[in-house]
Amino acid sequence: MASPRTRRTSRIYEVARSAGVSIATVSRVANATGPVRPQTAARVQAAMRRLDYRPHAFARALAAQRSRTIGLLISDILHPYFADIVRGAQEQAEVSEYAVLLGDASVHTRGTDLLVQRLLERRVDGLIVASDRTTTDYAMQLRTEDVPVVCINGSREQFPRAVQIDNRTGAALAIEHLVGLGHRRIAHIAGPPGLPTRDERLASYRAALKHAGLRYDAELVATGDGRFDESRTATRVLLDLADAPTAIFAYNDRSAVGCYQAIRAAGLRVGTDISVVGFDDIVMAEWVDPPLTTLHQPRIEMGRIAVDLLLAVLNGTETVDHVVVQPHLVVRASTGPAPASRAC
Amino acid sequence: MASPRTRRTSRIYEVARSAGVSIATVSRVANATGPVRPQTAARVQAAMRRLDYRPHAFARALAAQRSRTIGLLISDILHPYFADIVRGAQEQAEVSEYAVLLGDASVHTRGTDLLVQRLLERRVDGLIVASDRTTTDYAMQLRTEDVPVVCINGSREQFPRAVQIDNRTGAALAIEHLVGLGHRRIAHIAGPPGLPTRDERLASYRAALKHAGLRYDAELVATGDGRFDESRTATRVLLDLADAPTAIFAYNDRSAVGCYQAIRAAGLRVGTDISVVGFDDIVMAEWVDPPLTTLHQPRIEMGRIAVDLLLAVLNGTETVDHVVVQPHLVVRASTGPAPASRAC
DNA sequence: CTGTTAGCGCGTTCAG
DNA sequence: CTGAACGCGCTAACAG
Repeated sequence: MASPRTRRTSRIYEVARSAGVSIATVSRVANATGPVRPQTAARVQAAMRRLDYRPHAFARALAAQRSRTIGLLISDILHPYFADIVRGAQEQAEVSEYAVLLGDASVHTRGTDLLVQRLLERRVDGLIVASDRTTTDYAMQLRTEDVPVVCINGSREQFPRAVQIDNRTGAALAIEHLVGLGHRRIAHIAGPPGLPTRDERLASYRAALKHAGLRYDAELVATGDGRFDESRTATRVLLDLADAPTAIFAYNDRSAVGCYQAIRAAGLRVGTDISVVGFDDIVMAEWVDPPLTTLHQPRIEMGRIAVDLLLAVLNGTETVDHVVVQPHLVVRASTGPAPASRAC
Repeated sequence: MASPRTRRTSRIYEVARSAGVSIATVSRVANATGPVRPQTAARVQAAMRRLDYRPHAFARALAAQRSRTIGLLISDILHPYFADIVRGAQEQAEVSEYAVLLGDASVHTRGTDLLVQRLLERRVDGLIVASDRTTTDYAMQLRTEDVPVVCINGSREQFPRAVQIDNRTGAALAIEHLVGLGHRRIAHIAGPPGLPTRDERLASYRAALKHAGLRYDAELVATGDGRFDESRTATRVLLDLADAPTAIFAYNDRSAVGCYQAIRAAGLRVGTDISVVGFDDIVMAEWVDPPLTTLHQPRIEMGRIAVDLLLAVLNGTETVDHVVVQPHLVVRASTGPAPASRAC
């Protein structure tokens, strides 16, 4: 059935024959393992070049018991948040000549276990879990496997090795910024329940309020789903409050933009009547109207760090298991001075 | 050096032993190849389940001489255009239990040849080339390899197997739309030289003008680079023309947004003073201000089709080698009636 | 420093 | 219908 294409690439023993050495020697120069006399090495390298030799990754993996491949679990490549992480991971993996195998939860509708299976079948040497949704599911399943795992923005109880954004600092920066603009009634659109990140950002919001000397008001917290629609609905509720907020700190950029819609629908102007701060700084933040003030999360960098951590484990040179990355505030036009208190 | 993690997954001969059969039989039921007595098959399957057996993809690939992996060359995962293609390809590959190995040209700064090497080392069974930039480079190199290739929006002279958007129809829809709104001076921001897509869209623009009974004016064509900056500069030139255009048909959405900036800088309003039509319909189109009228390109679908084509080749069931996909016009707020001719 | 050899885990003839 | 045996291409001892 399958067309047995004629193999054009040369194999190790052809190189060996051509260079007049044994395959072991070829292997040694190809992998820089073991001692080889310079002259011999030169002959071998010439032969490799001449025959356009490319070691067969699978055969190599089979013999060496490691694939030089890492699996990267994300929930949606279409979301720029994850695309950035993928980019960073690939860049760093490339440096060490590792390949990255993507596992996109949105593709595998049959469940996350299937997804992980696929990756493990492919014998990935390690795994990076950057999924926001189903972290818990993965954790349960991966605990029984023997692959090292690094998670990005997950909870450390589930995966000891992690790279995380400092949500506490992020929230503090947002609240300080708003308070500095004179805002006192600052609401929070929380993320979808069940996500570690939601809990952290909510808690950090409360802590930052307290630090700023503001009272926490449960009424000012509404729950969205980290996307547009629910966030819009949640915002509407906030706007209908007797003592409505003058500013909103949103779980992420998407929910922030959801706020925009509700604010407009209420006949108010974003950045003037109501200030909005997002979290993540995805590209959209720059293009929406008005451009969104938000906390920049260095996702590409985080992807790179995750790979570094993982490779360190694989190489037995692990020194740290946990890196916290700092966000910084990008001020755009969605925040402005608090309006003189509106009559209610 | 490398920590020799203890392997927990069971192997084929363990399953065989557990089921009281030979590994050949296990292989036969695992791959549904060759005849096996139902009872025996049942015993084997039970054993596979019991031992949580997952065939080793590499060993399998080595023995079977095919990896059940396809390579996907893109130029930038951060660009939503490519992210969509990746999504579509992964979805369709998943159906046939193929894995997709991503090759991102933006990651491999050391040149596209290195990129292709990586994929070929991994012994991909076939390749999909969706890169806009370096398609030609790839073509040169891949011609010498024995891997079947399907390209997305490349030129058919380079790769006989292809899935392509119908640029001709796209341009026609755009021009008809603008003409219907009363526009007569319609400019074109062309893509970066050297890309097949640029040439096609430019030619299609001319053809559509002709069809609409409008004269082609070389002055109305400016070249951008498919991104913001150059497009902005190019637009400025158009606006400075004695007989400036009232509408612009841009190479893609990014250059369309570049137009926005130049138009604003000139004190004009997009959609009122000057209409703009893009191409692609990436997410940004929906969020910019004003929302962009553009030609929707079903990229996810195109990714799927490319995989279909490729798998057909691999299975020896190829029936067509070339699929043309239709774009459709999404009218938003960046286009409007032509203004009464401005005094110059 | 170099060659020989034994697997890595599985697909696939070929006998039975 | 089933099993024994070989080989896919390479790495890693172990001898020399």
